[in-house]
Amino acid sequence: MEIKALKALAHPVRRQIMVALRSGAKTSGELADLFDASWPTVSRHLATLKEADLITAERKATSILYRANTSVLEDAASAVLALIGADDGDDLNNDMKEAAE
Amino acid sequence: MEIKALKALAHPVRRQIMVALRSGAKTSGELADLFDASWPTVSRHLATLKEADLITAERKATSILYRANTSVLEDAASAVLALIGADDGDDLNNDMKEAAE
DNA sequence: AAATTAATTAGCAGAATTGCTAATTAGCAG
DNA sequence: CTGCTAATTAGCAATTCTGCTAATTAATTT
Repeated sequence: MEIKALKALAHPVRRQIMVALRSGAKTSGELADLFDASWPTVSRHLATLKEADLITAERKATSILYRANTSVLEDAASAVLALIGADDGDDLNNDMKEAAE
Repeated sequence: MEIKALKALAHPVRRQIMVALRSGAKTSGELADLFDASWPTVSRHLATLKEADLITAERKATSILYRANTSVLEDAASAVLALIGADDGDDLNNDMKEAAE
């Protein structure tokens, strides 16, 4: 669930892509222009973000429009907050093997 | 900054360590017992978390007590929240949004 | 000082991540 | 169909991550 999201957000470029998408949907090319990395590299980061469901892709003619999926972003933030103990409304993965007290 | 924290939280075992520390400080050995991984492996995860400042270590005689650093955890959650713009859910006002307008 | 307990560091192999260039798919225009 | 633009996928090398066992440090105890 949010496992993939947090892992995806661990990379600075991918976070910056999310920042770039705050102002609205953008094409792969527009996003690639924002970074020093090559287009294929950005494309792969987009694939990782999409795999984590942090963004959605919509084909518009020859272009592909990407937009941020804010609900998954909120879930990820909740997951981090849940590590503190103050639950934001979502339950965290509590599948650690029981032992101790 | 929060770069290290998010990266550190990307690993499931490290998140579970943080969960385990919600209920209070624990020694390295107590934490190692909670997981299938070997003690050295858990110890290395602890080092990663400490490097990210997500936990603190305090020597108590022969043991070392680890506790969660909630403020850094909060910062990490804020960093994720800050990735959300006024795209869709516009009720949350994040703090690093540019104000001059 | 030697032994014991608690924990880390060292070293290594296997897996995953990153980022590049080159090749390929997808859609549209002529 | 051919060519053109947008974007992804395929490979490949370099780097980082993970997790193990063995060795080492640290503090206590006898």
